[in-house]
Amino acid sequence: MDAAKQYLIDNGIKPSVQRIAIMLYLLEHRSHPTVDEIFNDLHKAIPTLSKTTVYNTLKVFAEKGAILSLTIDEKMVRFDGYKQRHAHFKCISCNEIYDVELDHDVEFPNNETTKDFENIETHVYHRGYCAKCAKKKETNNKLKSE
Amino acid sequence: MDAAKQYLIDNGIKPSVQRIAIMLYLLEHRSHPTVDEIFNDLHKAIPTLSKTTVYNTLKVFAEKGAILSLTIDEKMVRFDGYKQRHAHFKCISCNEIYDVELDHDVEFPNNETTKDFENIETHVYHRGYCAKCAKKKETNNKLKSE
DNA sequence: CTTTGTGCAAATTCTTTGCACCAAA
DNA sequence: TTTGGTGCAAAGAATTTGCACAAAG
Repeated sequence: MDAAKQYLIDNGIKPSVQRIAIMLYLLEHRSHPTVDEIFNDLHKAIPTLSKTTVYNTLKVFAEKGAILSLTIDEKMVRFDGYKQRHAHFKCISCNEIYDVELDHDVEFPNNETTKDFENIETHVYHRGYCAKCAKKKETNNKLKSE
Repeated sequence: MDAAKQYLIDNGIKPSVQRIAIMLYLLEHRSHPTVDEIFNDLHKAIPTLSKTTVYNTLKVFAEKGAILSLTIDEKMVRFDGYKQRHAHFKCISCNEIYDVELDHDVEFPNNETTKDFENIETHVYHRGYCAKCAKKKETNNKLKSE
């Protein structure tokens, strides 16, 4: 809790009960939660919490660079409090999102058209089938062909 | 037009007037158009075209691997008919999306957790300011500090 | 015929907005 | 007391769904 509060201050974000709770949630849940998931979970502990506040807060966090906002899912934005370099993998069957290694940074190209661009963030998204769903798919295919 | 038709056939997609038009549009417009942009433009030539068909069609194309569906924009999906390896850059000021070079493929990691994953597609998204907006920002900052 | 694609309208869902109230410095 | 955060309800916008009709083989 204090770690979350300090982290907010370090990132130039004024702490509040709601903000600390949301930041703590993100630090403790590496599941790339959606607004809805965060809201539903925290609503139990803080019944007065509103979804608007969750939206506002996550927007502030992302703008201040305290968290990452992921667009790997087509429907809804997901959030990641883990800032180390890594890529993301989304299973197109179960929709689970996994952190995966990213050996070295993907460099932003420097050429005639991009030389005056100011790159701020780079994301690497993989999509496919996770181990569980890949196996399930195999089994289904086998059954079908019999 | 025939190229688009053949391309659909090659990708296992039954051609129709609408599908050929949409595929041709994507092959000719490297602007990463949204459903709305595609619909609005094609609607002029094919007045009976419906937005639902555009949605259906793009979904089929992406599933068959004929096009890429991009989630670089938080609000709406964008589509790319250009299949060569490349990354994308989105200007967070003017929202323009640019193709940018990607020197070498980003390899999907092979480790204990991912070894049975089946990776299908990998996307690299950069976000920041394009040359035009970066310059505009500079100028604004200068004016402010005076 | 029978399967597959198209298109309209309605419904869904994620997100934003406007505004009033509350809390902290 | 003034600035900024919170929360409710309503609005907005992208996408999906249900269903009837049309087209193609």
